[in-house]
Amino acid sequence: MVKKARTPSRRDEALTREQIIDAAIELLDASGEAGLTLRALSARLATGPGAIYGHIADKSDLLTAACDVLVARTLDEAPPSAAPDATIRALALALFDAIDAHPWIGSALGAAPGRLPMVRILDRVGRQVRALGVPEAAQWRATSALLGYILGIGGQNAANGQLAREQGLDRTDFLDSMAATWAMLDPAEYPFAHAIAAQMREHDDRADFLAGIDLLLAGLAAARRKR
Amino acid sequence: MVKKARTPSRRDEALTREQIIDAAIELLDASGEAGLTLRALSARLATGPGAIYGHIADKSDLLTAACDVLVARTLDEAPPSAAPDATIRALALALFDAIDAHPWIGSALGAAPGRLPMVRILDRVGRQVRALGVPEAAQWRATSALLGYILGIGGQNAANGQLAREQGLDRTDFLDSMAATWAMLDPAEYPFAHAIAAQMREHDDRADFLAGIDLLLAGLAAARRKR
DNA sequence: ACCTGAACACCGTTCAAGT
DNA sequence: ACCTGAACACCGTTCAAGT
Repeated sequence: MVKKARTPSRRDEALTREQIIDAAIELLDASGEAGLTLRALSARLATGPGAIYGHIADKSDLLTAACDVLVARTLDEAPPSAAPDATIRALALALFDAIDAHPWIGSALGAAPGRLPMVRILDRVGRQVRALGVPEAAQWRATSALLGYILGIGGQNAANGQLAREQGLDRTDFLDSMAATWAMLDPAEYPFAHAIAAQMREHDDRADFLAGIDLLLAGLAAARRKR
Repeated sequence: MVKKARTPSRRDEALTREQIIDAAIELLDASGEAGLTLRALSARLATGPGAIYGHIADKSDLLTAACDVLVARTLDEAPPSAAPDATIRALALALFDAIDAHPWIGSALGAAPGRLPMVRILDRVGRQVRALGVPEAAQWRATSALLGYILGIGGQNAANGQLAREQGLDRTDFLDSMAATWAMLDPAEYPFAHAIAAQMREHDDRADFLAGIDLLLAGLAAARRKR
C-alpha cells in the first residue's frame, strides 16, 4: 500500500531551517563571509530567495545560527579534563582552532554579543572559573577577561586568514610579507615594530595564544594567593 | 595684484584625501559603519562618487585611514607615566574609551591586521613591554596577548554599543535587557550564565576592562619572578 | 589633470501571484 | 500554507564625457 513515487509538488521535502543553516555553513566555509549571499544560498537550495525568509529573520540571524552550530560542536568536542585550568586551556584551544578553520566564526561572534553562541562559551568557561575557586564577586571579571582575550586573538587570526586567502598566499608567506613591511618602517618612529619583525617569521600562533591564556591564569592564581 | 574673486572651475579648492577622511569620520560618528556610503560621502563633499576614487583605493582603505587618524590622536593624548605598567594601563584605557566613543573603530581595527593603525598600537604597547623588563624572546607574546585582549574587549564593547544604538536603548537599559534574557535561560543547561546575570546589572565595563589588563600584567610579573 | 554622474553588476528584502 | 521570482531600494566601483 506504499506509494512508490509520489509526485512532489515542487521539492521532495519542505525546506527546513536546519537545511538552510547547513547550506549557509558550506557556503561560508567555501568562500568566506562574502560568499554567503541570499541568492547563492537559494540557488544551492533550489528555491527562490524569498522562500528563505520563512525560516530566518534576516541575514544576520542566519549568520549567528550558523556560528552557533559550529560553536556548539566545538565545545562538545573539546576534551574534558579533571583540572579546571587544563579544561580552560582545552576550551580556548578548541575555539582557536575552530576560528582558524572557519574564519567567518570570528567576525560572527564579534557581531553577536550576548547571543546564544557567546552565551555557550561564557557558560562553559565561567563554570571552570568557578571551579578554579575564584570568589563569586570576581567571577564575571575573570570570565569576561578570558572571553575577551579568546575572541580578540581569534578575531585577529581570522582576519589574517581572510586577508591571506584574498591575496592567494598561505599563512607563512602572508606573515613573511607582513614582517617585510614592518621591517621597512622607520626605526625612529616605530622602534618596537621594526625590531620585532624578525620574530614574526619564527613564531607559532597557537603556542603564543596558549601563552596568553596561561598569563591570565597565572594572574588569577596570583590574585588567589593574595586573598 | 591679488584677484579678489577667482572664478572657481567647479569647487573652491581641489578635493584632498584629508578632506575625504574627515568627512568619513563625521559620517561614521553620526551613523555608524552603515552610515559610511560612497554616495553619502560624495554628497557631503559636493561631488560625484567617482571623484573620491582618485584619492583612495577603495572603501576599506578609507575605513582604515579614518581609523588611523583616531588611533594616532588617541595614542598621542594618552597621559604618559614614569612606570611602564602604569603607561600600559593608560594606553589601554585610552583605547577602550576611544572605541567606546567611536564604536566603528573596533571593527575597523579588527579588519585591518598588520595595517598602520595596528602597528601604531603594537609599537606603543611593545615599547612599554620592553621597558617592563620582559626578555626579548617573550616580548612578542606578551605584546600580542595585551593587544588581543584590548581589541577583543574593545570589539565586544563596540558591538554592544552598536546594538544598543540600533535598538534605541542606552547602555544600562541594553545590559538590563541582556541580563533579563540570560536570567530566563535554563539553569540546568547554562548554570553560570544564569547565575551571573544578576552581576551584569551592577558591573562597570571600564573597571572590569582594567582588571583584565592587571591580570595580564600580574601574569607577566609572576613569570619575571620565576625567571 | 581632475571632476562628473550615468551605468554596471551586484546586494538584502518584500510581496503579489502562483500551487 | 508555503514557495516563487520579479521588483524595489539600495550598494561599491568604473569610465566615457566633460571642463
